[in-house]
Amino acid sequence: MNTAQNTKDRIVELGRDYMQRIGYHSFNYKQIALELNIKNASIHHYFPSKEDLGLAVIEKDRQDFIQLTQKYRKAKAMDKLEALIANYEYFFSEGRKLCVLSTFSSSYNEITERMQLAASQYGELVTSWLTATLKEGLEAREFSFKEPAEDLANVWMALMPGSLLVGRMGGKPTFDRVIGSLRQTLKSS
Amino acid sequence: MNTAQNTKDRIVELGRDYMQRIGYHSFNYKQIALELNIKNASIHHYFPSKEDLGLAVIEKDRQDFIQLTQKYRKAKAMDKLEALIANYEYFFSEGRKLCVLSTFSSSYNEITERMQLAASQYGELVTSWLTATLKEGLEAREFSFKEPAEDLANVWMALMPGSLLVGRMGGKPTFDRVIGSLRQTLKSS
DNA sequence: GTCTATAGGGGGATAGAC
DNA sequence: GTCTATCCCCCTATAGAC
Repeated sequence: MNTAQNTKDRIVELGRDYMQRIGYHSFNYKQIALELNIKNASIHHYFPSKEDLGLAVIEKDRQDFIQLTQKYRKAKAMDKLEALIANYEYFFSEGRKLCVLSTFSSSYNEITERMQLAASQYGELVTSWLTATLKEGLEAREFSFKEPAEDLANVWMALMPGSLLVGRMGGKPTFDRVIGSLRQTLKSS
Repeated sequence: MNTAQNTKDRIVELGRDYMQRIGYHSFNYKQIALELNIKNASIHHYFPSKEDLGLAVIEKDRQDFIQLTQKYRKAKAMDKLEALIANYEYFFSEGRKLCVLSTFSSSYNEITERMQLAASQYGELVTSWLTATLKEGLEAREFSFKEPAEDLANVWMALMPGSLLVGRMGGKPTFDRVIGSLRQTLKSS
C-alpha cells in the first residue's frame, strides 16, 4: 500500500498519513514539503487547493480498498474480514492513526460538500462489501450470527473506527478487546 | 444539562456545543463571542488560554455524567443504559454532534498532555460505570450476555461514538440501526 | 468585566523567475 | 517542476483604557 513513485503520488501518501494522525485541518502543506525536501508552493502545483488533496486522499483510499477486495475475491469470507481487520491493527500500531473514513467523518461538518459526498459514497461502498461478505460467510456456515447482515455490517462500520478512538485513550489492551469482540459478533448471537 | 447563568458557565456550554459539532481546533473564540454579544478578548478574561477552556469543557461533561449516574443511582440497569443512549440520540438529532470524549479522542494527537490526561481519566470513569452497570443488570437477570462485562463495556465505549461517526455519513437510519444493535448486545450472545 | 487596539504566528494560496 | 517572495486572512493572546 506504500509504493509511491512520483512526487504527486508521494504527496497523497504522506497527506493521507498525516490526516489519519492529526486530522484534515491540522495537517498542512509544510509538513509534507519538509519530508519531500520541496517547498510549500510546489505542493500547490499538484494540488492547487487543499480540497483537491483531500479528495485525492479519499479516492486513493477507496482505490486501495477496491484493490483489497479484488485480491481477496476468491478467498473465504473470514479471510476477507481478517484482511480488513489487519488494516486497523496496522493503523493502531502505526501511531494510533484513525482510518480515512473516520478522519473525514470526525471533521464532517467542516469539510466541503464535495468531500462529504466522496466520503459518504466510499462509506456506502465499504458497507455494501461488508454486507455481501457477511452473507457469504453465513451461507458457507463460516459465521453463525442471527441478526440481518445489513445490521451487522453497520455495527462493523461503527465498531472498527470506534476501536481506534477508544484505543487512543485506553491503549493497546482496550483496542485488542474491542477487536476481539468484533470477531465474536460473527458467532452465534 | 443547559442551565448556565453566568457568563463563564455560558462560555463552557457554548464551547462544548461547538467542539462537539466542529471539533476542538476548528472551534474559535469569536464564534462564542458573537453569540454572547461580547468580544473575543472578554473570553480570555475567563479562560486565558484555549487549553483552559478545553479542560473546562471536559470537566463540565464529566460532572454532568456523574450527575446522571447519581440521578439513576437506584434505577434498573436498563434504565441507566437507556439514559446514556438518550444522550447520544440527542447529540445526533441536535446537528449530528459527536460526544465530548470522541471529539477529543479524534483530536488526541494534537491536544496538550493535560487535556489528553483529563479525557483519558474521564473515559476510564465511564468505562468503570458501564462495567458495573452491566454486571448489575446481569445479576438481576435483566441482561443475558455471555462475554465478560469488561469486554462488553469496551464495546459500548467504541460503539456509541462509532454510531455518531457513521450516522454523520449514513444518516438517521444508519444511526438507528447501530443503536438498535447496541441494545441487542445485552441479550443472549 | 468588557472594551479597543494590536501584536504575532500560522497557513493557504498566487505571481513570476529560473 | 521547483523556487523565492509575498499577500492576506484567521486566530490566539496581550496591553491598557474605561
